[in-house]
Amino acid sequence: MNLSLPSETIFHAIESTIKDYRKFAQKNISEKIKDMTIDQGMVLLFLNEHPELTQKEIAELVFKDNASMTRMINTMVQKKHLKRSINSKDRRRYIIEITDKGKDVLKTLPPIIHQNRNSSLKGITKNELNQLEIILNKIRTNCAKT
Amino acid sequence: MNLSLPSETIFHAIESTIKDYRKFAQKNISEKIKDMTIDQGMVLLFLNEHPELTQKEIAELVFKDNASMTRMINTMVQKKHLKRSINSKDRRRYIIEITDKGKDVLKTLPPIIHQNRNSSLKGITKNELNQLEIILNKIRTNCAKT
DNA sequence: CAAATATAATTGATATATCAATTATATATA
DNA sequence: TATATATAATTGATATATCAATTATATTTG
Repeated sequence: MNLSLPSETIFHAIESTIKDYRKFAQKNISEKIKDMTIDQGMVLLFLNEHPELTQKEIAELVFKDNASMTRMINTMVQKKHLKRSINSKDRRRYIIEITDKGKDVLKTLPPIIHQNRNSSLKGITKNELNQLEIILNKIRTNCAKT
Repeated sequence: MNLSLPSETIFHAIESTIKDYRKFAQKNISEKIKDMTIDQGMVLLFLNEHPELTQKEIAELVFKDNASMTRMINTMVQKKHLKRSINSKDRRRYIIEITDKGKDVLKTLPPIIHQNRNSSLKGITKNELNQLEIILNKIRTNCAKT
């Protein structure tokens, strides 16, 4: 069996890329906002655009499971970025609101993220990005098949 | 600030792809080999080709830190896939050997991994893969710049 | 409508990851 | 050569993730 080493595969390149981007982005966030992780920032961005999202839905968007999301939101409530209240329409869910402190973060965060995205994609054409997305989608589709 | 949601970005697509691949690969491994994670499997593959690797070097190859690698190798030693012994050439390092039980795994594992890679890359041309790698490298380079 | 099934969130147990400090050894340099 | 610096690995404290079981509520269906 002549198998290339994991480090020589495209999967290694993919994983390495996202980890490098996360490190880069986290560093730039931490310089400006204390005690704020990328994942927490993403939760704020999602809730800001879609306040009706359930914890389960947010979890999926940021690649966590339900249990992790419960705990993540607990800490964000403790840190006073979010407020949880009962949803009388469906008492299994919560209404999750962004507090004033959370809104302050939402003033500072977007320009940093914008900058992170721009500088990490510098020199890459629109066409290349399209290509990249198409190929990644093929891989995802293949992995979804049994 | 008009920022697209994280889920609409290429970074989301990249992260989603590698997570889907990992899930897919882990599932196929677990069906054939009990109690074996992808990461442990990769450590075996690397050590098999490069027995002289230090824990630190292996850590980097599988995207962990030193502390995690220490603990990971501890469990692999406990499970009798690896054997650690003193390296008299440099007493800070260890010599890490693959046991017979580890070698058994190395008979079963490669065809599974080969199959995982093949099926997840089905329908993707050599040229597309090259493109993919080039673009990912551009992103990595950008993230490495301050 | 009652029972069965599904869904959202939580919890506890466990595993894994991360950070800073520490230990042991090796290498560089004054 | 003695001291400073660098490196490999470990440890303890803490944070985060994952799995299975549980709780509470909604929805479906016989």
